[in-house]
Amino acid sequence: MATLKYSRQRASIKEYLLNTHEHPTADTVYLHVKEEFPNISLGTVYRNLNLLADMGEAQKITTPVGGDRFDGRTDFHYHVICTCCGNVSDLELSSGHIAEINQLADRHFDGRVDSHSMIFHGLCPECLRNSRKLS
Amino acid sequence: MATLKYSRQRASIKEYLLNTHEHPTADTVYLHVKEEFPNISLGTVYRNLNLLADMGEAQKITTPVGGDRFDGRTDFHYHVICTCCGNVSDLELSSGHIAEINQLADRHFDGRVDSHSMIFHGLCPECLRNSRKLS
DNA sequence: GCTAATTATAGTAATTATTATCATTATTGT
DNA sequence: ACAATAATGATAATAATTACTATAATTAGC
Repeated sequence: MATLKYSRQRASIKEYLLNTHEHPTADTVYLHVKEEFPNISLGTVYRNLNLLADMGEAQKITTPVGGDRFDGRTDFHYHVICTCCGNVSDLELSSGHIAEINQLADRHFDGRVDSHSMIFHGLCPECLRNSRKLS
Repeated sequence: MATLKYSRQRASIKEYLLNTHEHPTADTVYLHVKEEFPNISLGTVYRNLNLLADMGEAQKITTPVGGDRFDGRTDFHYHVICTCCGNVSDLELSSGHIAEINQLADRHFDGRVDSHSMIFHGLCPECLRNSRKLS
């Protein structure tokens, strides 16, 4: 159930996300959408950003410092987080060897790449076993 | 200045980190070290975990859900986060092409790998320019 | 185009993770 | 042993996010 119902606030949030490359935090989105909807609440922004991410219409980027970032681009691409100012930038990268990945990334990026961290998402052995029992 | 001074609490925290593969949160470390030091405070655990990470004697792993995880292993390796239970596991991986990385990761992991996210760390173009001005 | 059903919102309170403060305690160089 | 200084424990404060709830907006059926 729980059929999705249109809301201007959500439309505005999505439009803002699609028209920026800033990888804004929820609070930044809030401040911008507030210009069109002065009474919008931060909770509404969070709810809709997470909703868009769950529907695959946005990406949520977990960062080591400050709040989570959101990205309207849904195609797979990498991000660079600045260890100096915390800004998140896009980085295009199609292939390469893991051992060379930092150098490779560095060559494809206007700034400087020192290191990277990669997290895989999936099921741990125990949950994989449990999921097999259920089906 | 600020010369580092030995503390039994920090030694115990480090020892615990080196002897587990659980990638514990600060709170989990706290609960374990509390058995040896019943009066230890959570702030002390956070302070020392961050100190160890800053000194390169531990790794801090930012996760999308729940608190940050800590790892006593300092050699470069990947992590898998379970989308089901949130557990963080080690994953060994030496090389491979980006496009094949999920399949490759899946073949090297007992559970199941569905996707991954990689974040590069470095300096954005503006901060890189600024750092050049300073030197 | 109304009306009823239901989802979304704004405003606020609550929660979670983490850091800051500070008086007291522990460590260390002399 | 003592003085200097770093670390601790306890607590308060902060930041990011989620939960709650009465009201408002949207939509499907008539």
